[in-house]
Parts: sequence; structure tokens; C-alpha cells
Amino acid sequence: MDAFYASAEQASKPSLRGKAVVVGGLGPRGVVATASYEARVFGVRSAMPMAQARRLAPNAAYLVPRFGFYRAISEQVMRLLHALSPLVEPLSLDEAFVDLEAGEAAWDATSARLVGERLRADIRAVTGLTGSVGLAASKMLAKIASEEAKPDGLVLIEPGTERAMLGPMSVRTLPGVGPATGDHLRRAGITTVDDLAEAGEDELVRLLGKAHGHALHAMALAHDDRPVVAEREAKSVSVEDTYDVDIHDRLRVGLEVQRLADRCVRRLRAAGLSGRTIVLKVRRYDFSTLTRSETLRGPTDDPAVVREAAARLLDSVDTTGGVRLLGVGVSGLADYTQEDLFAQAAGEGVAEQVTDEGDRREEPAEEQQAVVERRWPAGHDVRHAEFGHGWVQGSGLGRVTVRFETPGSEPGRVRTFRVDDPDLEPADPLPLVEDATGVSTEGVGA
DNA sequence: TCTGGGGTCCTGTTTCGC
DNA sequence: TCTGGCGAAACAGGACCC
Repeated sequence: MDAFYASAEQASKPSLRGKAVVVGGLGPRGVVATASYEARVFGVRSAMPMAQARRLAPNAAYLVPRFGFYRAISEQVMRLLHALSPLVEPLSLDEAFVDLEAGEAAWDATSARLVGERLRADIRAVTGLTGSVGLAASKMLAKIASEEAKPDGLVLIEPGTERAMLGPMSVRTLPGVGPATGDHLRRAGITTVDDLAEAGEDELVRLLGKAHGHALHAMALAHDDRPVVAEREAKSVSVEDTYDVDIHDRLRVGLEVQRLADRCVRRLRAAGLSGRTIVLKVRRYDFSTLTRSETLRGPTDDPAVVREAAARLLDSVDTTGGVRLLGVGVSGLADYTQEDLFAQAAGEGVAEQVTDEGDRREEPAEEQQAVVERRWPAGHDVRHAEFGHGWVQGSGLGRVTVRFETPGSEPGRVRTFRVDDPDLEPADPLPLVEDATGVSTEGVGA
């Protein structure tokens, strides 16, 4: 999907179409998750600090991500993919590999192109959004092709043309080559894929280590026979929070770790999992990050056990100077929930039931603004008794500004209300397409 | 106003058990 | 009983991806 979160917001909010839209964390330490193509013109990019984005594009619309909304769209798209083949490997909400041969949906370049174009049309019909398709003989090449295809395009790499196409490209084009590896290679005089191929496997292994060197050499030669794997099992579950201001109070640090442990366990349980290894993550005031882990005798999903392990791990960490991020994770997952008898015996009468209530805490008075932002987050849908459906354009100073429009409407008017206006309430997103169920998918992949 | 959150994989070192 | 060696886990850190 092209600029997925931003495109979804534009489809949902007519007044934002054709405008610069930036989706990401709006706090003082937020970063950009997705920028619309209009915002990219100003130089706004994913992973950029929000403050920098605001300097580059002060007039863009800034919205917090609505993952539930994006997930619903993602599921529609994934359903279309499953109609093509049982072998679908999702990489994220907005990207997946599909093995068209395994689905007998395509067998040569011509049929593949046909399937790809039909898929793009179906995605547009069902979701109202544009998607791009990369077609090639391997996962690596399909990924590169899809990057080339964006936005709203299709690129097919003809068998036999791979090497010629890849050769002049930057090493950074290859999946797995990020800033660090890119620099490393550049210092060795390797900047293009051709340079990589020329360097030879031994040299790359010497430079980058066994696994990475070997993999990169294979990729440079366009060799990639990794299969498309459907439904890979999760290997870890984790939660983390970056705080708007560093936490110095050791007691508060401890409390936050407990909350994170509870949240992590809630997610673990929701997935029907338990795990053996508890991981604590601490990012200090200077951005130095460290992890501490402890492996239990057996898997657990007991909140008291995870809390206690996390607390023990925290004991071994020096937090003087303050922490900006805390995280708690569980790995070494068991796909079945095995009773942890030892822990149950130890925690008898101590373990409190963790509820799905969420972990609301009392808000100190000085965090009034934060409360408002949480109750009326920028971009979230609302309904007003008189004016109907709209979305929060901004809030503060006891006021919330709402634009009244729906995916199918003309750009709407703006009105401002008191944050406690009884006529105003949070609402669910409206579907982007009138009748999302009525679109025919039959024939796709036949 | 410098740098999110949720993951995966790999590597080097230490620890542990046989 | 002491010691050595070895391999597997465990642990910590880092790169990368969306």
C-alpha cells in the first residue's frame, strides 16, 4: 500500500486529499510513521523526529495513528491476497508476499501481470486506496520491484534481466542493507550492487560476518530461493513507552516497569501464549540503551511472576541521570499455555488478577493538556448530536475543533466546542467505500 | 522541542552441565 | 576428586524493517 497510514487518513477525510498529511506520535518525542506524498515534497520522511517535520512542513495536517482502522483495511487487502494463493506472507499491515505459482494464479510473465493489475483494481475497489505490485521470481526481487512501482504502479522483473537491472543500483536498495552496513561497505569502496558481486563472497564475509556476508553476496547475484512462508509464529511479545520527559525518580521508574509488565502480560494472554525469558529494556537520558534478561525454569503468563522478574532486572540497572524509555518483553514463547506450578506456588495469594481495564492512572492537574489530547486525539472520529460525523482537527485550552465530513462527502466545515460538550462523543471510523462487501473477487486467480 | 513501537535476526561472550 | 574440554544455552548489544 502506498503511504498507507496517510492515504487511509486522506480517504477518510475529504478535506485532506491532495494535502500534506503526517501521521505519527504528536508528543514532544514523537516521530513520523508515514508522510503523504504531498508531505514528502517538503522533505518529510518516515522515522524523522516530528519536530523536524513540523519545521519542514508547518502547514501539514498532523494526526496520531489509528491502528484499529488501518488493521481493518489491511484485513480487507489480505483477504484479496488469500484469494490468489494460500501462500501469503504478511510483512506488516500494508505489505505481503504472495506465491502466485503455489496458488496457480499465474505461471508466466503475462498471466502474472494480469493478476497483478486485477489485484490493484480490486484493492482500489474494496478499500478506496491505491496499492503497488512488484512481480518477480524471488522475494527479494519482488520487494525491490514493488518499491520501484510506488506509488500506484506495477513493476515486473522479467526473468533473465535481474542482474542487469540490479547492477547499477545502490547497495542500499537491497533489503537488509541499512545505514550502518551501507557506511561499512562505502568505506570499503563498495557502493553499487555490481561492486558487491565483484567483491566476492569471502571479502563480504570478512567485512560483515558470516550470515550477512553470505546473504548479501547471494542477493547481489540475484540469488534468492527463500520460500514464501504463511503464518509465522511470534517469537516475542513486548511493550515499551517513551516518556515525554525523562523520569528521574527511582520509585516512579519501578512503578512504570510494573505497569509495562502488566500490559505485556495482557498482550501475552490475549494471544494465548506464555514465555520463559523476561526482558527489561532501558533507554537512558543520553539515548544509550541496555537490556537485561532473565530466563525462568518454565514458561509463564502470570503477571506477578513477570512483574517480579522485571523488578529484579531493574535492580541491576543504574538509572541515575534519568530514563527516557522503559520496556518489558517476554520471549522464549510456548505456543501452548503451560501451567507454571512453581510460580503459582510462590505467588499464592499474591498475584492479582490482571484485567482488561487498561492501566489508567490518576492524572495530575498539571497534565490537563495531556488529558485533552488523549480524550480528543487529533484525527480521531467523533459524532455530534446535531452536526453528525466528523473528526478532531485539534484540541486545547478546553476546546476541541471538529471538521464535519465523511469519506463520501465533500470537504466539510469546521466548528469548535468545549471539550466537555455533552453533544460530542468519540465515534468509530466510517467505511471508506460505500459497499465494501459487494465487490466481486471471483475470477481473481482463476 | 532529536531520535516511536513492535518486531526479527545475527554475533560475540559468558555461563553451565556433562 | 580434580580438571579440562566442549557444546548448548543464556545474555547483551546492534542492525534492520515497517
